[in-house]
Amino acid sequence: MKKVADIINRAEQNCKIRGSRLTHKRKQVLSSLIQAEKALSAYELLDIYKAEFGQTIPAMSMYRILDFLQGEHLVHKLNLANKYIACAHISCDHSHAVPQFLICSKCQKVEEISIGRSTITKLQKNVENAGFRLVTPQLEMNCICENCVVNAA
Amino acid sequence: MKKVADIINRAEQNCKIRGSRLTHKRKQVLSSLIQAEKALSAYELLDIYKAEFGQTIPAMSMYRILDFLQGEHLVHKLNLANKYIACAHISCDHSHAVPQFLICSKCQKVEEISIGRSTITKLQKNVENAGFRLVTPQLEMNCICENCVVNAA
DNA sequence: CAAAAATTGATATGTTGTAACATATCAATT
DNA sequence: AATTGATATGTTACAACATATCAATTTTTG
Repeated sequence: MKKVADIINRAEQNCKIRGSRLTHKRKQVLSSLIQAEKALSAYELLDIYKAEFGQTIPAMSMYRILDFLQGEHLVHKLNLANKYIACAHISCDHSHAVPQFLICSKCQKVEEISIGRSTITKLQKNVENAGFRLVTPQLEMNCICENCVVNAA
Repeated sequence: MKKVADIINRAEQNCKIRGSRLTHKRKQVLSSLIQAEKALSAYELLDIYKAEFGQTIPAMSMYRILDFLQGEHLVHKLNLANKYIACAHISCDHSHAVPQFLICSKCQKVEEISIGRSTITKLQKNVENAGFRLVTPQLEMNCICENCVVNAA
């Protein structure tokens, strides 16, 4: 587990190379998301921002910051949950397979997994047979995590 | 293609057996969804209800009706699109595989497909290895339909 | 019929997200 | 230092989706 500051620094370098800027506010939001270690809504992030950095920023800004971070592949948006989560591979060098997300319906815990190439290929074939094309094979699946299964019983 | 009235009648019988009631308003909404042959948001359904039946009902009622219809497996909710669609197998007798939905990001067209058992099983294995359990293996996938691919070019 | 349960209505509010436009900040020259 | 141009952020207003709460009505059942 790397230190957050290290991850941020590295992300900043990568942004610079791509000609974009990881500004102060963008760093702060990214840092919050990394430390949270779970998915958060834009409005939760606004609350956290205020609590952590003592400043209120407009909702619009948060959405723009999140859009930027997505564009830089530092953050994923979970469309099923309307939440945002730091990329699990944010501090790796190598490129990655398209991520798949498991979202616990009870506690909102999110796990980012990879699914075998062959399974994805099969899925894509099914989709193409129906006359569609996948935009991105990022799947989001409604799940129950082990913890909640146990506690529910 | 069966007549809508027949489908509704049959659905009403099935509800009765299960001890629930397919009331007048519920029938009307279900009928609208069947005839639309596409996914509609709760608020679109409110507009349609007013236009078709000349009565304004509160948003709350529409959501309750949609919850009910989902519970009876007559309607699916598409969480990615915040829309509702009549079950494609609403007038069949036999039980069905869990449906998978392809949603065109451009034109919102929705297709309900089935995916091979083995692919789903693989997916489930992946999920279980990560310590999660699928609530329902209903996948919703962001796609582009053939039509929109052609028109975009 | 009367009590209990289910359904529906009415009002208010919460949550997520975008549009349109104004202002601030930064970095590279002049 | 001043100008300029690009990028980032702020402000206001609003649209779309959804739920909380409580009252009124209808349906079912003892």
